[in-house]
Amino acid sequence: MSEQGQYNPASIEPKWQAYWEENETFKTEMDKSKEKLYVLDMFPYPSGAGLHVGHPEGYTATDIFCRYKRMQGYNVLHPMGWDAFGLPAEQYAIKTGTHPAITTQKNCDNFRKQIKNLGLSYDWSREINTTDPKYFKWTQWIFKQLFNTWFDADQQKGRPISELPIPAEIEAQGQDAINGYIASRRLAYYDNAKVWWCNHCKTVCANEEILNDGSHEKCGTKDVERRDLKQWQLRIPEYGQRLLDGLDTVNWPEGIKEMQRNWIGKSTGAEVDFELENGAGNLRVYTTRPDTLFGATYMVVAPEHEIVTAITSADQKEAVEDYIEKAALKSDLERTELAKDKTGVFSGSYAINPINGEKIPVWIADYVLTGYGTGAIMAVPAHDTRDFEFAKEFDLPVICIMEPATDDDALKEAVLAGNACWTEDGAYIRSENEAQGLNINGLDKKQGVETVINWLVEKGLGESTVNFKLRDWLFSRQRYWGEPFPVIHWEDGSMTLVEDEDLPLELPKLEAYEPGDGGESPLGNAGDWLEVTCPKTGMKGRRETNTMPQWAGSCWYYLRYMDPHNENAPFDKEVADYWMPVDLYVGGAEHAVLHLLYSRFWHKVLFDLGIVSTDEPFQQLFNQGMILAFAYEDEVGSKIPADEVEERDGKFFRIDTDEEVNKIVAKMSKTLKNVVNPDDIVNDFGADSLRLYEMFMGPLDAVKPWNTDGVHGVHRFLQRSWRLIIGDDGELAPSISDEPLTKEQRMVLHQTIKKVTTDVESLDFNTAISQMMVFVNEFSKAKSRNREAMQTYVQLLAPFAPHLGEELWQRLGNEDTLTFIPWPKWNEDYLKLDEAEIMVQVNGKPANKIMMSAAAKPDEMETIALADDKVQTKIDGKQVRKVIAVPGRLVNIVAK
RNA sequence: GCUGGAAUGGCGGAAUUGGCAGACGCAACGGACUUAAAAUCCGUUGUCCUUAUGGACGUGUGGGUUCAAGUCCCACUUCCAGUACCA
Repeated sequence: MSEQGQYNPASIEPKWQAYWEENETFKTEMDKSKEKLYVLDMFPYPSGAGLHVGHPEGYTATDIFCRYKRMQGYNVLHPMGWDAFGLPAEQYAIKTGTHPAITTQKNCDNFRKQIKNLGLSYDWSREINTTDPKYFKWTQWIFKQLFNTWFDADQQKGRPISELPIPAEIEAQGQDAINGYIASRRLAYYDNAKVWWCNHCKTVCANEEILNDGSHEKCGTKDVERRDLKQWQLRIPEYGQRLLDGLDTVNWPEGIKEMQRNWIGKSTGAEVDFELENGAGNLRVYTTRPDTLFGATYMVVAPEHEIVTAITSADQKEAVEDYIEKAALKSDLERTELAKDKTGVFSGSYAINPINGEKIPVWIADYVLTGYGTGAIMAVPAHDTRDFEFAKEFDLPVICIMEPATDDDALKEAVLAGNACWTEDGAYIRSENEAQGLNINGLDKKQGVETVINWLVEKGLGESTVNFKLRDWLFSRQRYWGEPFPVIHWEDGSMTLVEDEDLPLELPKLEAYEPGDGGESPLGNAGDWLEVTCPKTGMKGRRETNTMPQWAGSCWYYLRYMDPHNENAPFDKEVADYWMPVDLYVGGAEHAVLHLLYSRFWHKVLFDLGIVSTDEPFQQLFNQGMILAFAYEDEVGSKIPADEVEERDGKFFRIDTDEEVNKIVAKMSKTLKNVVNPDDIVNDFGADSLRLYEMFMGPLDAVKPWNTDGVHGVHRFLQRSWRLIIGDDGELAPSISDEPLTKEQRMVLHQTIKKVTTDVESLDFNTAISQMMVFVNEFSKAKSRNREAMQTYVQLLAPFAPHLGEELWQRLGNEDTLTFIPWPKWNEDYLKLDEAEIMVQVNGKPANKIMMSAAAKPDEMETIALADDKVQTKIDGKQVRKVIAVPGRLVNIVAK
């Protein structure tokens, strides 16, 4: 076979990549005459390690979808950019003195080059970079909008701070009080916060960045502690209800929605006041079960609760102080690991249960958290597991006030006797106080809650409330490589924002990037930049030294893509109205909660302020599954690096010891030596083969192991596609002709059009590829191949293997790119068979397959089936009871 | 513990939503071409019994509904992901 007749991706791939670039094939402009489609990939953090095979998975999926939609006439927005602020570049700067901007630039260039090698149809003129001052100017601008917005709970809407009504009693206290009040309502605020401090990274971390085992997500060390520091925070819980409601309007995987709902964690209940016996006032608790007030036998406040001093009696003082000290020293690791053993201490005082006037002890225990509800609870051990455990530990009384709705008599008896805990429904007992006009005995849970809340409100003892688990979002970091806050702290204690015309506030050049020990960022050393003097008043001030977290830039990048070069606004409103919302957003599930919740929050604020016109940013979300790799472990379960293992007869052995090891599936990692580099695959097989394999591995959302052998298979398929059309001499194959298709071929062609179309639409790329393989198998054996059918096939293949698609399209005699050639349509009539092979079963077991007219009616089918010899043998001597005939499918004869 | 998802040949996976389980691909085996190898092409390949014809079994386990179940219902097992005293 001659050289020119070969499928040679190494020559055609660069050719077409250059063509697309020169002709700006994928450049997109707003065009109101066309229907828009915005398809977005989660933009990557350009790490020094370069691309791994996980990246192209999602990118290829969206690319196929975009190319398909362009052929259907959509105006497709498909951009790419870099989430380029982040710790690694800064740590590299500390080590080598190289400015993070230089490292970042290098990494972005590398990523861009690698991505371009994959033939992805991005509009590169829209490329953005979160570290570009032209970009973060607007990140800073949005921060200012957050600062200048308050949330109107009645309207459930963010509004300009200038519209905030000041209560009369605040107004009466003067300007300081007014300022304080305003500050307390801004969505962005600067205040003391108990924060996680990582001694290794020398920065604060968000609560979410501390993992269950007490380690810091970013660096993996457990050198983390609580500190009290002035920090920027965002009042995301104000938007809790909106963030919850919005989930019902978007097309997202149910699992992701559920994760967000759990994270937001809405609960409804009541706040109830308990009067303290020692006259120290009221203790307010939050409970979701106000109906169990009759069963409250003690109370608990968190160790950090401000009332602790007031309720501690003289003889308990020492014990209480001792306990609080110990609780404060406990790491979160200990708090969670020791969760099963409840600890606490009696405060020495009592409170009065408002429902029956009974005196109950107040305890201090760390199973009650400061940040949730009111930081204090009424304990109902009979109907709350945690309270029950605590009561057993400290021998507190358990009073059952609900007869469990259960058939388990032993359990019921135990609950009634106070020896077990019941949290489900039932009927109340011992729940009446005639003097106060309250009796819920016999009611069920739902009725009880309602009745008691009404009673509490009527008596002025409490109110119904809603609580969210979602906490304020800690929004500052003690880092250099992040967006600076456009904020100046003045010597008189006031604080102002940098004027819009002075944005962006850029990062100063530094000699050293080491953070200060005292919790200050490297910016604390930037003398000239740091110190400012007000030109009007001469007052001295200091710039904010914290920078924004990495989330900031990724919270709104999808908006900037729409109008990336706008210097007067983050984006033009008209342009945004055209492109918004994002129609399809594809990325890893690791961002299911944080990134997606944070950007939704920002988007809603921008929506409320009239800056964008949709309430939700991402209409459809799709999570690609992680790509894993084979790895090896021995009997004990310890992992063996892949390069120390060899295969013999389908079994695996350690090369040094000859010990047999097991093949397992694991994440790709340097230690396991099982990382697959996409560049190697492109070199060996071409980008089209890499793309095809990534899609052919399995469903897009499934976790699946990489197997380079599989790339061979799809590469062979592309070669077969090539040879379908190109002869050994490099010219069109002689078998290409204008001879009409056989019925069989026509059916396969239209089946393929249909399958590929519907599968791409639903992102089922693996099965679309299977069908194209069926097509190639069918036409490979044909002596004559209809030219038009081949053209159609090339169009179907092109979104998957675009370089090969363009090349074959050209060789079939077309001049322009096939990017905008209308997508083929199938004809349903051609899919119908005249005759179908019908399975005939007797009592559900296969008896024979009979050819009959596909249009045969059930009774005709029955007649044919019963007349068949083989069938007759099976039912011989039996009586036919029933015959089920499904047209085009089967006949089942029930005989006894 | 709770929430969400999954389990099908040696492997990755498919199955018009209840209608021939294993499409398509990998690997393996046999053959053709070749001095040879690679590449390519043709064929076989769920397991078991049988020379063949043919038969039995088979979608994590156990039950159920149905003429018919990978698919629906009940109970369980294992794995993956998220979450963790949220009152």
